[in-house]
Amino acid sequence: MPREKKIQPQETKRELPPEELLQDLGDLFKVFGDTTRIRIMYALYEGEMSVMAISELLGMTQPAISHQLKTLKAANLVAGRRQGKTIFYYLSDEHVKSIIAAGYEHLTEE
Amino acid sequence: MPREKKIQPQETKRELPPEELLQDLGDLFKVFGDTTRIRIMYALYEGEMSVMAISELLGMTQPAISHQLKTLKAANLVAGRRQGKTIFYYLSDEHVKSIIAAGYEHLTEE
DNA sequence: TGAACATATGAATAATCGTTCATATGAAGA
DNA sequence: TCTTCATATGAACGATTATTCATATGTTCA
Repeated sequence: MPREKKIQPQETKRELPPEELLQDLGDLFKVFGDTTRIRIMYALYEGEMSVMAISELLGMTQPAISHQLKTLKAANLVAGRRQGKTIFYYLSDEHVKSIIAAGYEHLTEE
Repeated sequence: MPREKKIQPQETKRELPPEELLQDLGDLFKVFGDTTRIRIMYALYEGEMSVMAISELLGMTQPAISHQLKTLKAANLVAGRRQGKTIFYYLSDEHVKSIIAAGYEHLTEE
């Protein structure tokens, strides 16, 4: 009589979330995985700023900032408001802060 | 009498966090910015697993998983426990779940 | 309408990164 | 100690990405 393989805890059947969610999560965190974009988000922590103001604060060229703002906007992390010739960007919701806070806690609490 | 430039809200002096923190945050989120690593972390949600078990669950080669586990371990997100010939990996703390949860909320709540 | 200004876009380049294949390490059992 | 098995490591390749430079878009004001 053939013996059943011993059942180990790690052999429990596992299911992963749907591929689309995994992809979306990866794409979202990829946006946070760049120092320039993190700097931009921190710059907007206390309120809106123009593209020029951001690029001066970060010491980077204006096109570099515009490219990154586009990425941040595509991820719904920032939004822009036009006033005359200039566009003021701001954090589009509180999720930015809570995601960064969650990461910060991992770095400090250990 | 020269007129002061109108003070706009965006002209407030801003300070960014120290460069090292920004770099550490970026590096941490970069680890989350890959579907394979997110899959691995989800696989370990319910408990430890061997490298082989993970690679079979994800349908990927063993070296691919080992490389990613190394990255996850370097970020203190997973840890390994040796038992005989096999090594069981597990989430090293609850931060993994809270970071992913924060990202998940951004994706769903809007 | 035309000049001036703020921002956006596109192409190109350099650097980073994930996977694969081949192989090395290290533990267990005969 | 030799073989086997699980995992780790290293080099190489392909793909993705951040920045730069040049230029386009679009708004304001004369």
